[in-house]
Order: sequence, then structure tokens, then C-alpha cells
Amino acid sequence: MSISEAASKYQLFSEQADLAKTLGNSHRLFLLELITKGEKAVDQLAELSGLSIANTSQHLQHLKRSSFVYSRRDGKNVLYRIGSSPVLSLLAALSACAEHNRAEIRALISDTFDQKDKLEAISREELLARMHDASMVLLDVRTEEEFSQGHLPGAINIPLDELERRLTELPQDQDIVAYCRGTYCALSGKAVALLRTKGWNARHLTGGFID
Amino acid sequence: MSISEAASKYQLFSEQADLAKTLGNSHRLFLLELITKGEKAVDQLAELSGLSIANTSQHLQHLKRSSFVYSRRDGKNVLYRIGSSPVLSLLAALSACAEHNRAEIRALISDTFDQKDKLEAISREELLARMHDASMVLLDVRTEEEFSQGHLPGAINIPLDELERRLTELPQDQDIVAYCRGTYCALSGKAVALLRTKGWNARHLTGGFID
DNA sequence: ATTGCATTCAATAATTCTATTGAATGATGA
DNA sequence: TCATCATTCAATAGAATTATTGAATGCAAT
Repeated sequence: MSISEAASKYQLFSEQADLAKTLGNSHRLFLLELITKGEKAVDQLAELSGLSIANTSQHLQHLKRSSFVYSRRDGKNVLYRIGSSPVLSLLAALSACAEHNRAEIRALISDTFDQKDKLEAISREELLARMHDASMVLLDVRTEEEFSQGHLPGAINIPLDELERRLTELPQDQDIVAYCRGTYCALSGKAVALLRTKGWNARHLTGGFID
Repeated sequence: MSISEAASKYQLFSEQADLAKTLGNSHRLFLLELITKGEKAVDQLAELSGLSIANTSQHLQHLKRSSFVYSRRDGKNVLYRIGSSPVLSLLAALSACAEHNRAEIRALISDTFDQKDKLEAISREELLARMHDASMVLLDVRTEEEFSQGHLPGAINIPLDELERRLTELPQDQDIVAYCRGTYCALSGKAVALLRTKGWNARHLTGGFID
């Protein structure tokens, strides 16, 4: 590739990157979806999206610069409509990629859950039965923020990524029951696996906090 | 739309926005194109893209987080290959959008050149439309002092009386749009005349900075 | 003309992204 | 086991984005 070829190629990628950057904000994607369903005024869009008027206006102008939308004035209002360029197919492709990734993650999770069935789970019933039983420690491996917004009574909180270096906070002579957000959260499974390698008798709670 | 619907919708858009953000960088797009043509090692990609190794690695991991690429180790090297199917169609759609916009701009330029006189002016509307178009250079011919107190974004400053000996600073392959103070300032007109005798495709901005 | 209203602009603080540096990791091959 | 090398991590400074505020614009109805 010659220098000038490389340069023009780079310019091409810059333009594409600018377009992608415009889509790289969830508010703008939301506005774009709203506009897809029909021409709308700025204040309408602000209302529907929950953004301030000024902020909405700025996002709309960003979208306009990328030709994702066009605008026209109608009386007092400026109306935005979807752009003519292959915007819709780009949005569809983006959505398809996201969906593909979600599917990938779901598959990954169910995998880890298959393996993890070996790591004996504890049911909610058994948990309740042993709730006041001092032989068991309830461990919440979610973030401190989630924990502070609500947790099971008596639980202690050590986020998963801090677990390894805070092992000393856990009593060696009690069973550990770990839980996290819910069925599709793999945090507690990992915690249990880690604790078992370190010699604890650990299990996880089927379901999780949400359930 | 219920609250939980809105919330899940928002999460969906966040995921899509993250994907788009990953594509919103020309280096990453370039790396992605290189990988599209075949599995490659990190140092190879760094070499081809002209980025440092560490920087390349980070961009690759960013791409990997979005599932645009996968990686595997082969001996001493980590090889990156393109991710699963929807990636290519997303890239194609992005490229199509960019091409569409280029065509739109080209149409705009040829229009104005067909209709208008050689020394025809460029309107503020057209200027705005082409503001981010790399095919155009905005030239401020006022004094350095005036320039430093405020100028149009992206403009370069060469005072009129220095123009002739600083011609080399102007790119030959781009349109020049000159501006000065306002409607009653003749500086930019003179600049345009000079540039045209030297072979540039130059126009002046109707009005000027004050307007 | 003047007033009212929807929209845009401008300036800012806060957040996020990028490139660079040097150190840490981890698999390989002696 | 040890040394080597490709890659990754971590920390940081600089650059870019975002949301907010309040002011400016520009149309339209009076």
C-alpha cells in the first residue's frame, strides 16, 4: 500500500469511525428509534426520552451531522425525520450483533451452570431452615453498592474481585453459602469454586438476591 | 411502555451503544480490516497499523470484549481472528452509510460548482454542511491578533499580506474557503483572486466572521 | 414592531477515552 | 528450573464527550 493509499484509507476509516461514534451513545440510539417511528419535534423527543431540551437538541444535531436524521421547520417547531442513507440497515446490523452477543453470553452461562451443578446448591427452604443456625455464614459477593441497597439479613459482603485477598475475614469452621444477583449471575458460582479450592465448605444459593 | 419495558429497552440500547463505541475509533476499524483478511499476531498488527505494541494490544482487547474478534495462542504469539458472522455485515452497513454520505457531499459540491460563478461565494449553510468534510480548508486572512480573539472552528490563519510567501502551507488538493471580517471587508476577495491565479480552487465566504 | 415560544448556542464541570511508559505475566524452549 | 520473548496490565497525562445552565436566536402570531 502506498503512502497516499494508506492516507485515503485512513480518511475513510475516520469517516466511518465518526458515524460509529454517533451511534455510540444510548440516548442517541433511543432518539433514533423514536424518530424511526415517525417525524417528531424536539420537545416531543425530549419528553419521550426524558432528556433536557438542550441536551436533546445537541444529540439531534450530532445525529444530523452524520446524516442519520434530517430536519425541517414547521411553524414554531423543528421536526426531525429519519435520514435517507442506509441508516435502517446499519441499525439492524448493530442490533443483530448485540443479539448475537447476548446469545453467546447465555450459552456461556448455561455452560458454567452445568458444570456447577456439581457444586451442590442450597435451596431457599434449606436456607430459611438454617437462617438462625450459627453453623452457616451467608456471603454476598455483589458490589458494595448493590449490597448497600438491600441484602439478605445476616449476610456479609465481600465483592467477588476482592474475595481472594480478604479470605481471612471468613471463618474457617463454618459452612459458606454464597449468593449474588439471580439465576443468571455467575458471581456466586465463581466464589464457591474459589472457596472450595481454598478449603472451605462452600455452596451457593439457587437463584439469588432478586429471587 | 411500562417502567420495566423502558429499562430493558435502555439496557438493549446500552449494549448496542457499547458495540458502536468500539467501532468509533479509526485505529480499531483499521485493525479490524486487517484481521478480516486473515488471522494475525499482535506484533504483526502493530507493525501494519503503525501503533505501539501496548496500544495495539489494548485496542484488540477492546474489539475482543465486543466479540468482534476472537483470539487464540499459537506458540509464543496470540493470534486474532475475525469474530462470528454478523460482524462483517455490520462493517458493510457502516461502510455503505459512509459511502452514501460521501456521495451526498459530492452532489452538493458539484451542484454549487455547476450553478455558480467561479468567484461565487459559499453560504454559511453550505459551510456548515461541509464543516466536517476533509475536502475543504477554511482560511482566515485576518491578522493574527484578530484570529487569536476568535475564529471559525478548524480554520487556519494566514494574514493576507503574508499569503503569497506562505502558499506552501495550503494543501493543493483541497478546496479553499477564505473569510475575513464581514461583508464590507475585501480581504478575502483578494485572497481568493490570488489563490486562483496560483491554481487553487478557492471561494470566499459570504459575509465573514462577524456575521 | 413587539412579544412569546421552541430551539440552538456557549461555557463549564464531570466523566470517559486514548496513548505512553514501564513493569508483570505466562507460555516456550533450552 | 530458568531465561526469553510476546503479550498484557497498570498508572498517568492529555484529549474528547456528556449534561447542565443560562443566554441568544429566529420564527410567528398578535
